[in-house]
Amino acid sequence: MSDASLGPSSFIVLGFLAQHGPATSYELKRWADQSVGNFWTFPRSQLYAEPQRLVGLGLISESQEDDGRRRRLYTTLEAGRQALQTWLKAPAGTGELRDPGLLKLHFSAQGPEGTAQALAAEQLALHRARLADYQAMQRSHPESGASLTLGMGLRYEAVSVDFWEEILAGEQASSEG
Amino acid sequence: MSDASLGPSSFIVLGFLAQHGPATSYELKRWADQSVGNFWTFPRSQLYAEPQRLVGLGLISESQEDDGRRRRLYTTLEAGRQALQTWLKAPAGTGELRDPGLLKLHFSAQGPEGTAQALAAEQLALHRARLADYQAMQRSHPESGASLTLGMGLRYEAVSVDFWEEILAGEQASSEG
DNA sequence: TACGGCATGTAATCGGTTACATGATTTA
DNA sequence: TAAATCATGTAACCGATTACATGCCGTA
Repeated sequence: MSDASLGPSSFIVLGFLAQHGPATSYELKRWADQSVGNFWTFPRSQLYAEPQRLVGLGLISESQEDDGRRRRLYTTLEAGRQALQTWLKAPAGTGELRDPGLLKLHFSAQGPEGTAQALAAEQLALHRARLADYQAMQRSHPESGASLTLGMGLRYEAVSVDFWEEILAGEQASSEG
Repeated sequence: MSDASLGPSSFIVLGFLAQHGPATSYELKRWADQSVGNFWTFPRSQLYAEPQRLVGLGLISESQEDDGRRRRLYTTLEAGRQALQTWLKAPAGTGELRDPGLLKLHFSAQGPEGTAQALAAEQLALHRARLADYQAMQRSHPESGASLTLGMGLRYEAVSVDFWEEILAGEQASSEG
């Protein structure tokens, strides 16, 4: 079927349910924050809405506690596992940086002199901090299980630091800025 | 005023109008595709809707042709230039990679053996192609005017190629470069 | 004057975000 | 048992995407 009504957040839910077993929205959010959250964020409410949709599509099942918090526990169904497999096999296509900092940089010539440099200073601090975080993560669990995507995060932050340093220094090509 | 109802697409419009002068939605889209489009995409219709909002906010003005295509020409107002300046001065915050390829990679362990490698092969081709594009752009206009953001694009694609090569080879330990 | 491509717009829908609102556990 | 924190959910709104629809213009 390869249902077209499934988006990235659908597969985040399906993926975690397949990986960790039945879970509540709260647990899904916790897992997301600690893993994919480093390169793909969304508000908490998304993980309350999205599972509902998947239940409606028959991909996962829901069971609500009768007592206590009456929270909903979601479980993958066979159709859900199927959908995940299909998605994993399909080409991913390309992403985009979508970085507000780059957007500002592009228009920085519209501002007063030094606009790009001020921006660069801010961005440098942010990227250096994240780089340090990632390096710490890499050190803390250097084993096989470490998230595969960490390698990309490290590279990305490293070149970001390099890039913004260059902007800060004000040396691009030749003359005017 | 620093109106909170302005988003990135608002400033794309304001930025281009400030940079190039009065323009139609069509021209805005052309400029966007050739510059910021490399790291920030959106559908064409956005550049018909967004200027309307800005007119409503009193940041730009609109004038429609009486004959011919009766197209709308947008012009920045002083308030619009103000808003752009305020935005340029403000911190940009952080972006995120938001790459579907990384998302799939994260869940690739849920698929059959070789899932990550197949993904890596696809991503490698895409990133190599883009890298070549950017290198060509850099060569074609090496002068001052070349987009500042191109430098980031080049770095990003280069490390992406490096990263996916590593995944393809199946070696996770990313120490050393 | 017919045709193909360029250009221009609107409408419906929806995923995602913000804001609102409350209940359950734990601990002091 | 009161306070603090953890946890859970809903509703309204809005930016963004998809799909629909049409009109002008150059040119053959």
